[in-house]
Amino acid sequence: MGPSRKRENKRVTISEVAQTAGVSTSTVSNALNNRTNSMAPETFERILKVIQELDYRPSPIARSLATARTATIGLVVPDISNPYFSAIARGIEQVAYARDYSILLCNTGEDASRELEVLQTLRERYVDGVIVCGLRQDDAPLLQALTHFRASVIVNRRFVNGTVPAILVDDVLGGYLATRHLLQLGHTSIGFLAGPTTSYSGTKRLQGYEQALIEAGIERQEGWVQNCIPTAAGGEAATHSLLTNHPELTALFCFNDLIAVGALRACAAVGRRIPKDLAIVGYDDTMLASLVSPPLTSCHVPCLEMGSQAVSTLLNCINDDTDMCNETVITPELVIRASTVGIDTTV
Amino acid sequence: MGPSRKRENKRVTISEVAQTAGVSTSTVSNALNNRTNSMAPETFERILKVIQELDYRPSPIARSLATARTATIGLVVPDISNPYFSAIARGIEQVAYARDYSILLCNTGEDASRELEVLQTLRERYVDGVIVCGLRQDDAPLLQALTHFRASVIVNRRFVNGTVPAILVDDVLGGYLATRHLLQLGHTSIGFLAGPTTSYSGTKRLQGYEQALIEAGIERQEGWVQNCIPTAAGGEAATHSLLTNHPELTALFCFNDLIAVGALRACAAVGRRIPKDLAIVGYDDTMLASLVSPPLTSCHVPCLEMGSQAVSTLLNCINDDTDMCNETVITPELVIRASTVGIDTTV
DNA sequence: GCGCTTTACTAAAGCGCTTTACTAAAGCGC
DNA sequence: GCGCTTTAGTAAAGCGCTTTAGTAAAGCGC
Repeated sequence: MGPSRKRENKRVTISEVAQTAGVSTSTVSNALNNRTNSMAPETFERILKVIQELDYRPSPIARSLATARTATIGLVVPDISNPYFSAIARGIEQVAYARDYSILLCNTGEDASRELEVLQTLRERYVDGVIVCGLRQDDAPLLQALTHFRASVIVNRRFVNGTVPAILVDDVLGGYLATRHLLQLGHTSIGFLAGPTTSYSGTKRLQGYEQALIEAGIERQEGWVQNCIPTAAGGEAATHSLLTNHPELTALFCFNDLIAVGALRACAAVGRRIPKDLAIVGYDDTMLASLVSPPLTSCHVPCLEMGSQAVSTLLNCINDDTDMCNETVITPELVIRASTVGIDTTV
Repeated sequence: MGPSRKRENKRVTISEVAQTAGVSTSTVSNALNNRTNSMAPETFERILKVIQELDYRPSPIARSLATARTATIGLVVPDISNPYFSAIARGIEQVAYARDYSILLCNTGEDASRELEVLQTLRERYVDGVIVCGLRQDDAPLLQALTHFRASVIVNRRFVNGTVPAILVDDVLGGYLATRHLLQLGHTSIGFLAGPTTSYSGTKRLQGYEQALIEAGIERQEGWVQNCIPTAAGGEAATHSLLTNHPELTALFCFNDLIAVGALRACAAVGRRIPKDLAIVGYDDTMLASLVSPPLTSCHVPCLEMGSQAVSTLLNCINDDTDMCNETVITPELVIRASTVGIDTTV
């Protein structure tokens, strides 16, 4: 209340509670943890009352030291300011909070080596488990790093031997749906801005893209596929170079919405009309997709649900200690908007 | 390595290190914490070697229990999936990580009562400090809740008595700049979509808006200002109602970019051209502003820097224990884009 | 070579919980 | 009323660090 916040944070301890209630600390501990099976109801009540009166709050640190649990999970993302990951993070936070777990946020800044670094940090912090999204690092070191955790879940990637539970989007399907949509609209020359070379989902989407082309009997040109960094700026630059080298392209499938937005801007710069001169499909269907103009046709991925699912899976692993290395595969759905079927717009 | 992750997480402890190195645990502790002032260099070396050999990692939990420090800071945001907050979060994570602090993420979901709840949780978790952004709760309970922390920093709000260090944007100036820009373009009927009623920054921006109008000798109509929830959907709905009730408006200043994007959509729906029929100014200059079409004129707020600044201030408070309740005021800058001065676009 | 400080350590208490092993008293069948 | 189980507790040993108080030996001036 006063102007200076004093250092008088004398916390109430369990022994004070025990003393006031006239019992031993172990009894208080039992009451706290609802181990009331062999405890007189009146004792229980009395302890609760004392706890309330003294405003006692058990120290999670002391508890962690004794139990080797922290009720904390680590969340590793490449970039929390990317709408895709922040949406997932939100889903994760929601259910973690509801289940009394806190989340420790780590941003790798799209730097693969940082992934191992932050995992190391999380390990040292004794988190109960980790959820890692959008991994860029190679399989072997990652697997090695993940073995140090009681539990871990990966989002948007799958290890070859499947030892780590994963939440996956069926990206082959997503790539296929996007490409087929463009094919059905009559496009025969379709480019793919494939995102980071190290992205697992990128390679899967490429497979879907190829599959659709093959199915349509179209021979894919080598240069139609181009990697780029997954930002609007990256997409814009890549679009310029792709369209310059392959003027025959009439449609573009993009690794994510940010890249697609970059493509939109690139078209605006050179006066290409969307979708008449170039149809564009994004991926993830983030907030962005419906907000830009023209709105982007995009492959919808339920980020929030993926986040919740990841936490559920993780907590199951942590608590049941079952080694069920399951995989949850989420089916994406194409959301069709004006960037492929709209009235032509010059952006 | 094997297919099943066993429970053999026998951690190396400080006593094992001490024993192997032939010293006491206190000496190892001193070595660990670089208290080498009175320690033989060869002892130090020997301990380091043993640490390396045994791959010893001190337990932060045990350390926390002994020192009453957790090297963790709490971050409270209304909505991590809002680009504005995720950008701030990124700034925070960056410098916190660099200074060996971890961040505990809490999302309140724009729910004022959740703010107190999560602060309670963070308190129980003994974080060393908290950074709270975009608070909606009233002053009194917040101040009360914040006193429980060793240190705290608030972003985008200022308590009347200024007892808590704050990182602020000069929102009066921002509102003024935005409005003056519109006035200079010749607009005389300018609406303001003011965001949540409980937003501190909202009221400040309103002041700037009013100031600019007064300066221009324009009498502000009561109905020109309307509150709305700070999302695209909220902005869209509010724009419809505002324009219906006040068809005289030729320009709109929006509380944030999301609302502005909603306004853009509302205009598209009724065929209003931007900026000819309606000029629109956003706020925050998030990624969104430059990506939508037409690109939004917006008041630029350096989110990353705000985040870094918040952490720096917080860590200063934590470590120096100085009660310097300073305020960092950041000057926003108007970024002019096509939504106010562009070639007319029908979106 | 006697007191003094300095150097380089150690022993042990404590941080605030959980948990294991133990006990005293009550209940119960016969 | 004798053994047995059940009930309702307690005492104390950790968990893995930090830190305080203390000590033995070396260095030093004179």
